[in-house]
Amino acid sequence: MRQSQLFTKTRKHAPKDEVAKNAQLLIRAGFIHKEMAGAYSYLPLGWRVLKNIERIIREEMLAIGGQEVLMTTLQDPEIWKTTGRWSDDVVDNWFKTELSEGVTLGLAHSHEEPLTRIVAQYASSYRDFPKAIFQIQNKFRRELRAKSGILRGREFIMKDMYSFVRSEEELQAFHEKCTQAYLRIFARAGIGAQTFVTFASGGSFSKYSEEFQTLCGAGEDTIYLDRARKIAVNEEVYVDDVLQELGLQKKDLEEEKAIEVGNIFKLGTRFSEPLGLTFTDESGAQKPVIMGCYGIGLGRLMGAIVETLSDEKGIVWPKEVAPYEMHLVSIAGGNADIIAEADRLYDLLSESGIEVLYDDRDLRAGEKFADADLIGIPTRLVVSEKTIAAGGAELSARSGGRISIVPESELLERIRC
RNA sequence: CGGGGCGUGGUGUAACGGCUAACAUGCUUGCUUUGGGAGCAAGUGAUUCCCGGUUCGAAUCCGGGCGCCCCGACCA
Repeated sequence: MRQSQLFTKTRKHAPKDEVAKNAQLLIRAGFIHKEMAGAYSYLPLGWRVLKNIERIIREEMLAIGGQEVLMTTLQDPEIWKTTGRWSDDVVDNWFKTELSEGVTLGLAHSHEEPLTRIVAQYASSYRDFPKAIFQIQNKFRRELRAKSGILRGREFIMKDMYSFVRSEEELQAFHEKCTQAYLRIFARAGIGAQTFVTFASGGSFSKYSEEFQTLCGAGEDTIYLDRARKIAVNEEVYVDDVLQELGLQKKDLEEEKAIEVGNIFKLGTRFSEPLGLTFTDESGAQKPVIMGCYGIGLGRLMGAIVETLSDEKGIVWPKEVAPYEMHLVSIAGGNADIIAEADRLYDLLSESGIEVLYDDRDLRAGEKFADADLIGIPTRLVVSEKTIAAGGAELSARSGGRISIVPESELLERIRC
């Protein structure tokens, strides 16, 4: 992509209605646009990042046997009434809309009920389980207070997976499998080192839920982390008997702020029973299916990456989520030979299958470098009079470290390693 | 939903109740410059969030509304 053709531009000033670092940087760099409080549009660069995050999550969910679906955003009140969750007194953050006089529909905030009904149409034997089904879909939640940029919005894209199994042992086994998949997702998203499995309140479903918390001063949650064991407890369950049960000592725990980037709930038979999702076991007995659910907010994960990894100059994208693999920057000063050389390199890299953002704009070096730092593509390649004289192009990393002149003959090899 | 703060060109800011609403940035044009947001010049761009009130006169004061941010509560 030629940067001169990109319809977005960077800006020097962050809008004053944003305080959160993630929103300030993403808006300044042209990744997102705020429509209103808690609702952000994704612009070309931001949408590429989000799609990369989506790809990572999808790959890992498929790898543990997840089957992908896409359910509707409009939701039928009937099944929610069956489980007793339609009332605003039970779920108070639900956007609802009217179909016609007296007929109300829900806008998706979660999908346990509709998916349970779908599964019940197809599965009824012990041979049909276990199964795990997921989707990546827009959710709406009427947050009383949207905040922290894209970390807590009223409309957001979420991956929600639901597991359907026959026994507590199977539930536990799948739970563990998903935990490992989640840890791989966060590692690939570049925040593995600061993300920890955290025990939290299980709500009405079970004793604990499992959260994935990324250490970050901007986080909403307070957790108590045992670094050596790499597990933490959320402050909501930071009490003696929980610590004892988990084998944690208060003296080993550090208090930290963190962002909840993922969570896992054991649902038991809370939904399968009222909705009649049962299976016949080997002996012919009818049993309710045991469920679990597994969520990751894509936008929140993107925000957590920005919060965690950016520096004073701008965003620093990890390789797998970066909008482009490489930022090619020409410093030509109108010199046609340098422009031609940069154009040629752009074509060469593109033909080699490398995703390149090519800053072909006729601007001074300082401005181009400042923009490149702000946008945060991990690898930079500069072509200028100086680099041509030195026999190549200058390769550097956004995160710092060595800058070196690489001759064209070695370029593809160097980029790929 | 309780508390606090704030709404002024695209963006960031300024302006005692009183002159044509100022400055920076952006954008346009020209000259100059070309490895870290250069310089000069000329332009462009505002119903000062909305409605009402006070006043000879309102961006400014008052009332109401709407919006945005922060703290708290809430948060599958």
